[in-house]
Amino acid sequence: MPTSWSDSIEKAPTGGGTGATSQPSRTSYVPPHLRNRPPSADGASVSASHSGAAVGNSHQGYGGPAVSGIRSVGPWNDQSSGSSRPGGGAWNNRSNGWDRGREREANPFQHDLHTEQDLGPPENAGINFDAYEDIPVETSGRNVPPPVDTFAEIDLGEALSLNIRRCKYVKPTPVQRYTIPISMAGRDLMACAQTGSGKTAAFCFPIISGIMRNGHSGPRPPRASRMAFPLALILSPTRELSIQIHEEARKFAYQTGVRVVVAYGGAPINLQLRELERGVDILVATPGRLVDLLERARVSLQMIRYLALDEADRMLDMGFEPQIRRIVQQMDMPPPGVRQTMLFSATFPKEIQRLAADFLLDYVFLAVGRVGSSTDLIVQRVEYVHETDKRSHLMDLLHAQRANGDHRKQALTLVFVETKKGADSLEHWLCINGFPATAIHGDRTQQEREYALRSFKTGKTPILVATDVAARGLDIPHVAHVVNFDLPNDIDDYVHRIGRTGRAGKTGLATAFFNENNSSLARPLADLMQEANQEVPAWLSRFAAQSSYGRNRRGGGSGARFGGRDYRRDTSFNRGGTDLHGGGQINSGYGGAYGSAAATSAWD
DNA sequence: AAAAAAC
Repeated sequence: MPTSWSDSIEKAPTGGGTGATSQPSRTSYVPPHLRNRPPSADGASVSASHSGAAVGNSHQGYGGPAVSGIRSVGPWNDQSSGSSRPGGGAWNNRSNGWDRGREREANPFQHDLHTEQDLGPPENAGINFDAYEDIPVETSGRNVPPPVDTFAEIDLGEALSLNIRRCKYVKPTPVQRYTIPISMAGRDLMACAQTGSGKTAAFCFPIISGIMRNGHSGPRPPRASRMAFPLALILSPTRELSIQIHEEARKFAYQTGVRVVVAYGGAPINLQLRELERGVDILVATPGRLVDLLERARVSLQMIRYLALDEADRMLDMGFEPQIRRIVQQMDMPPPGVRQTMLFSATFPKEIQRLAADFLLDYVFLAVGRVGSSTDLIVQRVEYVHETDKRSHLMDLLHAQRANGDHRKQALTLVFVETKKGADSLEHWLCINGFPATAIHGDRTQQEREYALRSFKTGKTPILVATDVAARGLDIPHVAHVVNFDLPNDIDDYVHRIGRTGRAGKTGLATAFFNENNSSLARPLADLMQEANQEVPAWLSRFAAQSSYGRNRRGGGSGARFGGRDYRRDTSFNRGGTDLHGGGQINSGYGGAYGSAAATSAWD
């Protein structure tokens, strides 16, 4: 049955749609909540939703567009036009009505089927849920909505639910179990969860569902201008990550009438402008290009009801923070409380949490243990390698790997280096030594970057040399081996890098080349490995002891836990006096595999 | 000190 999705997907639109009389062509932008109604019902729908959709909404005195329901659970059961079926009768007519854009909507699932064939049976598409069973989870904040155990418990809407099935998501991951109800309740959220844990879906489902339900609850944007008015904004720190989020979101939004557009630098802006002109509900973007679009007055943020920052700790670090503040606080975006804001990252230093609190109102803090570490899905090795021996040592690893692999094919190997120059020269050296390698870094053209990633994913060049541009968030299936040719200076970056393997419950190998240049990393690395039940070489422990000035020791031992800690719970950071965490609850099956400094780097 | 992000 998996193989038949593409068929069923292609046939689905016409499935029940006898009355799918095509709308007059060249209509202007149609808001999502009007797209899926049968033509006859349009009038009623319009008046229904403009009457406030009976959502006990307070307009909160905000001068911009009236936004209803954001802080309320109300609308879910309040569809005036729908039947009272608990499963969300209001959506039953979805496939009948507005079809103009949908006819052209490329099937986003098609692409996957092709690439999966290249890589063998899609047996891996399923997530190994056993690996998720005992993941510890902690929430804090006022009045935290309880988690769900199944997708069916939440009325996401038929079209979205169908897409979830097409994605073969049978059961929500921990981050999804908690995030979806929190987000559907309209609450702001700060979440610590590793990529690969189903984060993207966790914030996309509520956004898509919410847009389908409420559409524009405010006044329609001025039609004459060529300005786009997205309802949701998803920001990420690299272009490739934005591309990936866009691809994923498109699958979830397929045939929901919700339009997802991506904008990032290094690519022709005209194509992106054209896409924006065709209408945008969810805009996925990198900060630089978004600022450009805002300055050109081609995008307005005044209709934004959902804001999501992926890799939020990176987005708020020194390099990015001013740009993010500008976008979120100094343009026309509605303030916290009017928009809903969700921040995600695998690591959340306290300092970053304090910055991030400016963007949030009465938020829920969520920490999900790292998938994989408890089940040793990633085997971590550290080898002492002098700077001058690194290349030949890498070659030995690659040779051994090829000898052990199936059909003498090279397993996908991701090699991280420190500098862009280093990436270029290592790529070249590998190639002239008979290893099919490519490289990705910020000095390459966007075309080269995307080509390299694609060539790696498909196995055409099974070795990818990368800078930290590829360290975060990228979901590359089948990466068997991550080599830290040059170790990073920050243990968080190490955590992000090795997270490119061992994904979705599969096993992976991470090898690091360590020498004197990395002595500052010795202590946190040794701690991390120990807490992940990895074998720590004696020489590394000695390095750790020598270089331990207590400086890299984070969390002071007990406070760190598995996925971060709400800084509001720490009195030294909560001088303000307001009780931000009154109803805080610990909800944890904490098993002990996640000790203090582990990944924690950051949460204090 | 390097990397990323607009033209």
